[in-house]
Amino acid sequence: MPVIPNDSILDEMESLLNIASDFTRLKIMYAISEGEKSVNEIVTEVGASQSLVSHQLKILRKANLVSTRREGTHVFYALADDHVIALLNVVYEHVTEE
Amino acid sequence: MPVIPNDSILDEMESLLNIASDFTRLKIMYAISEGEKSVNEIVTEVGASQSLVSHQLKILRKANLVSTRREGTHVFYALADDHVIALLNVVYEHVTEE
DNA sequence: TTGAAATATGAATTGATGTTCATATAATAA
DNA sequence: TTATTATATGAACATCAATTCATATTTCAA
Repeated sequence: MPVIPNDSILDEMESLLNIASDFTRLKIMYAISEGEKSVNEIVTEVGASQSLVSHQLKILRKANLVSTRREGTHVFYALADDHVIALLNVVYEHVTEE
Repeated sequence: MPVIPNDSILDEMESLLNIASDFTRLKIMYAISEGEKSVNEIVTEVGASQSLVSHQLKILRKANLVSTRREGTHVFYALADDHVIALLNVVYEHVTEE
C-alpha cells in the first residue's frame, strides 16, 4: 500500500525543500534563528553582498518562512515559525552525526 | 553571537536538502519508506519512467540516502536510515499544518 | 529639497539539473 | 548461445536559479 502523499502536497514539500537548499539562505535563516535582525546586520553576519541578501530575503518572504517589520529606514527580519528551526535541526543532525 | 554552522557543514546541509527537494525523489523515498522494493516496483508505484527512476536512484545512492541489495536480476532499494524519514516528516508537517 | 543611509529590484550571465531517448550491461532460463 | 527481463548509463535538451552589477525606492535628517 503506497503511502506517497498526493501530488499537491509533494509539490509544496518540494518547494519548501528547494528554498531551504541554498547556502546563502541557510546562512540567513541561521543568522535570524535567535531573533530578528536588520538587513544590514544579516549582510554583515552572512558575509554576502547586500543585493544577494535582499534577493534571497525576498524568496524567503514569498515562501512565508520569514516575517518582516519596518522601523524607519531599517527592516527587520525574523523566522516565521518554529518549523523552520525544526527543519534545520533535522538536517544538521543528519549531516553531523556518524 | 552567530550560531551559523561552518561552511563545510552548510555545504553538506545544502547538498542533502538539494537531493531531497525533487518531486520524483520524494516519491521514491516515500515508496520505500515502509521497506525495500525492487526498481520495478518503485517504477510502478512512483509512476515515472524506468530511466528516470534509475537516474534518481543513482543520485540517492551517491548521497547514501538509500541502500542496495541485489538478488538475481532484481535490485532492491531501501532507505539508508531513519534520518530520512525524520526529514520527510518535518517537511510534511510544515506543509500540511495550518 | 538635497543628501545620505538602508533596502529593493531588474537585467544579464553563468552554471546546474531534471527529463527523455536510445542503448548498454547484468542475470537467468531455454 | 540466444532470448528475455531487469537495471543502468551517456548524451542532448530545456528549464531554472544563484549571483553580480547597476540603479531605483524609501525614510529621515539637515
